[in-house]
Amino acid sequence: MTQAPQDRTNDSLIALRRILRATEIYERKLAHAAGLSPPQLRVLQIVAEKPDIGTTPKTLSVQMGVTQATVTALVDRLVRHGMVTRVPSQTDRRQINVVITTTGLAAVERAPDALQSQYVAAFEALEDWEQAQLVSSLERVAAMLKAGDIDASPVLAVRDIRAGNQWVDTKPRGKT
Amino acid sequence: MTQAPQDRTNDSLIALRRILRATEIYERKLAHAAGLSPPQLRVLQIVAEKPDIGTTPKTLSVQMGVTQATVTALVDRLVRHGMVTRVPSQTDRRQINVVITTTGLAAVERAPDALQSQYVAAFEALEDWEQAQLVSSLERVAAMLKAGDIDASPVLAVRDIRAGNQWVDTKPRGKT
DNA sequence: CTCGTTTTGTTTGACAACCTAAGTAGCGCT
DNA sequence: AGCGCTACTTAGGTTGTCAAACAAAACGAG
Repeated sequence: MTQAPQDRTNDSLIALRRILRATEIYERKLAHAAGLSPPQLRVLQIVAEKPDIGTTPKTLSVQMGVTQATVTALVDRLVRHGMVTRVPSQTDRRQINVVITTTGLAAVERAPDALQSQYVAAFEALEDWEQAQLVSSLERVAAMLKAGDIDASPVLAVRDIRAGNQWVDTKPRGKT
Repeated sequence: MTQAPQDRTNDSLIALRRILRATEIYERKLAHAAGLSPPQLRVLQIVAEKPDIGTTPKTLSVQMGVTQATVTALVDRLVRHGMVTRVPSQTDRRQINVVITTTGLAAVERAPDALQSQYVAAFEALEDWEQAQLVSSLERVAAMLKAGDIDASPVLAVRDIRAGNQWVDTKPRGKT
């Protein structure tokens, strides 16, 4: 009703803001419940994506958007907690593979992704066409934010790992 | 189709993740460009919403989801940077109003909201019905995340302040 | 094969963010 | 006045983060 176009922009921004804050706050709660900090949990989630081969600190730093020094510190703490181990690479002896332990995997499963726990159930309860529309809208928003080159898969891996699904192979990552 | 319902859930999660990471990383870049840290910029944005009366640390801590002690430290640094000042309240002498300075206002305007700078232009270029659909979808997602009680307005204020609009009065906040 | 360059990861030093716990001061009610 | 509650600050400690300097290995050119 007589809604100016600017109001609509505001509405969308408000909704988006709510989504961001909600997940952010929820992430903190979840990590805390798992006895970890949010960044640590995020490392763990990424590392959990490849339980066998592990992930290099370089990859972690790129995916998380922090420097390698920061990753070193984070991994140090996770090692101290027994969540991951450092395994030297055989092919390139400069590289280190951060590999998750069974303890770490258990922690990740205990603290599922912030989005999933709240969101998945509600989403799957929707009608088929509603789901399709939501996906389309979200992808459009992502595109508007120029988020295309961001690798967003890792955090979803928990579910697939548990299901024994090897989608990682069929859906290669954006960067080489 | 041949798209299993679970795939659609994954798709929506991936898109959502992208949105989250994109804004998060972008926020860091923006704050850095303004010579501030992301939390400091956030404080500044909230305080900028009420340039006259200011905002109490209590309100800031609730809206940001951190303790008051943290807010004290943040405000300390902003005061040191000349971005805000502490003005004791006349009505309740326990309270402090954190009021933005002209310097602070300039900084906020120079570093617009992470979402706005990337997103607003693209959004406003959309067709009318597309905008409506996006708003509806986003609000639905927010609802699914139980983000309803989160006060998401402050960060939008920059634009409205500049426009001389007093929407704050007509659109009271969620909490009393 | 050897030398310079690049890549990868760690260390160090310095801040900022954040929390908990323990103050201090003012409000409000009985 | 006195008691409890609220608003804010202070103190002390852990974590996250970066830049800069470092060490080790890969890699290419000669």
